[in-house]
Amino acid sequence: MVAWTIGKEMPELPEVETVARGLQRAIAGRKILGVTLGKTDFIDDAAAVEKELPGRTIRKVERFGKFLLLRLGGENHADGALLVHLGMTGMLMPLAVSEPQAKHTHVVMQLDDGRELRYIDARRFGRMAFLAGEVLRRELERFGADPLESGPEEFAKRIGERRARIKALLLDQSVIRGVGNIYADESLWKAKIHPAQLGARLKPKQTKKLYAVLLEILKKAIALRGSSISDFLDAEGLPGEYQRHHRVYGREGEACFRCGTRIRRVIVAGRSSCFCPRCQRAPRGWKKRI
DNA sequence: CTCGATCCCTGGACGC
DNA sequence: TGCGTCCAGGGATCGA
Repeated sequence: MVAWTIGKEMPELPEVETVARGLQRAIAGRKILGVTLGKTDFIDDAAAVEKELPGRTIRKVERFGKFLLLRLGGENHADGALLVHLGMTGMLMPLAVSEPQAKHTHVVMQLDDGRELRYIDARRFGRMAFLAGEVLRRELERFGADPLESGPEEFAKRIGERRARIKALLLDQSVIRGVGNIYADESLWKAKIHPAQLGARLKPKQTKKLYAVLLEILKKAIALRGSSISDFLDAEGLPGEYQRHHRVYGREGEACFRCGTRIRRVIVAGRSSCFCPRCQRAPRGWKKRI
């Protein structure tokens, strides 16, 4: 079975990139004939989705941060795009009409080749919106730099002037787009920076190192089709492999790969954060939670 | 500006 | 086995 499914792990940049590439191969060029909606509370404007999609062609599938961006065109339409955020459990996959409809299927787009593009999301933490023109442009403008497309200077500028904790900054999509909990923790471990360290307190060398390892980790994760614990399968039906390379994420209580110290988990910026208390020294005055 | 708290939602893990 | 409870996560929002 061909499936674009995210298992237990939330889709972050590498997982969304994997899905986007698979979808680009599978559905680019297809026309959307019709749309059937189920629950719509995760859709910005369900009526717009229902009205605008039919008749449009999926020109290109891109990743934008953690969003999938389906660029839609049509002879009598101004170009627009369907933004899909997979949230935690979202899946977007092209399936044969004959394929039984999975539970929690909320959007079905009929394609011109007899298949359907289905959005399945148990928790509905995802988001979907049809946007076009100036509205689309402004929406995308809200997000920060893509780590893959920017450079160390831009990263340093966006991080270095901020007094928020580095973990919060990495997760803040208006600062850097695409990074989530896994890759934030992994890159902080590799750069030996405590998640509660303030952005502005990082030395230039640390910021440079952090950007370098973040880029390296994201690229490697993309090459390995992302992280999955259970059943993330991509276009070729292969699971992601990057979870085997996790150094701190999900390893609370286990030995640090560098120094053997037990990996700890604390809450930083409201998010569970795994780190090595020896390799990643806490900033002065930092009070642990959990 | 930055913080924590709260809500959204459901499946899975865990305790009894 | 079957309950109940807790937790996970990204993002929006709100008050401090």
